[in-house]
Amino acid sequence: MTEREDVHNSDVPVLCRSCEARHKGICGALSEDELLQLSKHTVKRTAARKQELIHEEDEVHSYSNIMAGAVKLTKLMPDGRQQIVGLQFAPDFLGRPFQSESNFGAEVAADVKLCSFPKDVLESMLGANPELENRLLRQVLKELDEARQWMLVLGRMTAKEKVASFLSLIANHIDPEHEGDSVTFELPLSRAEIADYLGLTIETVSRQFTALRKDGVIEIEGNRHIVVPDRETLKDATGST
Amino acid sequence: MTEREDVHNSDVPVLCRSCEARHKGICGALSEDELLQLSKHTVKRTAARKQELIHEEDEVHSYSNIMAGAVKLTKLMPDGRQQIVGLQFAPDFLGRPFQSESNFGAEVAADVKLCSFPKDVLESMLGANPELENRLLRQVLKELDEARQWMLVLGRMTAKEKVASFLSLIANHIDPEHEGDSVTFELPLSRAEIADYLGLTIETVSRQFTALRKDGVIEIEGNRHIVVPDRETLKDATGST
DNA sequence: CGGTGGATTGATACTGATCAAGAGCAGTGG
DNA sequence: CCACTGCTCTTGATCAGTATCAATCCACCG
Repeated sequence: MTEREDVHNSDVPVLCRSCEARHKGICGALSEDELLQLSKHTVKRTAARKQELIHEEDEVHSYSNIMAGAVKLTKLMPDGRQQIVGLQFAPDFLGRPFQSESNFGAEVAADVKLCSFPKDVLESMLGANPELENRLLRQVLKELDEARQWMLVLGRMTAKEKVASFLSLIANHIDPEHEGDSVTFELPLSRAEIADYLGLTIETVSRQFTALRKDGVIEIEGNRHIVVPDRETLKDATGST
Repeated sequence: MTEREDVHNSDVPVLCRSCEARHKGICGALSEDELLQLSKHTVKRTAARKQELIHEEDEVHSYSNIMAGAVKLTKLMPDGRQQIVGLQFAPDFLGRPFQSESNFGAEVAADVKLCSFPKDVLESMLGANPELENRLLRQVLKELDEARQWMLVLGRMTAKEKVASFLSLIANHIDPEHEGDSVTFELPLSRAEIADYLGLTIETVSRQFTALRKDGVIEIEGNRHIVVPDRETLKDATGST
């Protein structure tokens, strides 16, 4: 159940064969039989920017794998203040096991492809397949690490350091290798969303973008296109290690 | 492996019999055999306030169960800024599975009793006992929920709301039942630690304590002793739901 | 009795929020 | 084809909340 060769295996459901996330995501832990069983209840779908996937405090009856795109997890205060508490990309797992009511909302940030299936189907597999649970555990641990890193950002960094941290996060996500070189990317979030992620206002985010540009840390083309000539310089601007 | 009766069972290791955390913590998933095996490598110890349990970025070779007391998880910036990224109580599990180097430091906040065992012993049990992994997964999910809730506190709340949130957190921990009534407790953290938890300075924390006292939300006796006459009022002061 | 560590309180400074105006750009319809 | 509209982003001026700096208090201890 740990290693297998199924690249040419016709037992793999059609639905799954083209899935780039299959080996990296939690599905990598599933046997052909399990994949087949899961795929019977699976719906592939796309969702566009701004579409709400989960409403905070609503009951959720399905989980999803993110196959492409980006999803933001949000928390809302009664008076409208909002905080983004997580950003997920392919091949992340979306959902909160062992709890029907969601603690946060989920909204599409950059157009996504999702692979959704009912909660109970996955949960019964969870009991039967320890490796699946292991993969889930590892993903949740990763998210916990990220959340705690972000607590440092939110609690102790200046506005400029926060924005640099955000850019650094995206840069590392785009290209996890060679941390030193230059990178270019499209921001998956609007200024307003970045502000909600960093606990700032739109105006402050905008000002810090221009400040970083004037410092030569980044170049900005259009609104979303960012060039980081030297990632080491960017990292220095975060004030963190 | 899901239900068992071992209250009077003499096969339960002596070390574990007196442990109040045994059924609630991850050990609740272990059979007598496993408990025995684990207990052979286990060291019970106490540690006093301010003692460092894990140094950030150091290698860790053991896990612990917290049997009593409180532990704070901290992150440090190169220039000395600090953020507390988690607070753990009995019967929490302390440690980061599947990773030898710690992402954060751990320091005793209120004198603790710990039950420590080598990483590899637990990890081999993890592979063999799915229920153990399940318990761990649930604990990590709980911590992730808490971390995200705290991201909202850090990112979007005012100083007064932050302090009220902290007091609310402690109050709920002391007495998870009847959320409406009054509670009295000793703070497990100093003002400086509370400041590090809330992303504030000592002075601001102190001012907000007096502000909440003047508002009649809390009463303060000595430095650490807090009385909350009405938890609903305190909750209102957090600005959150 | 002086010393030490933690907490409070006050005066002032500064970072980021708020309020306000305008620029850039895409889409729409006359 | 171009004015109009709506949206996002930027920039400027001012305000407010929290940090910083400094003094004092308090409890405890040697």
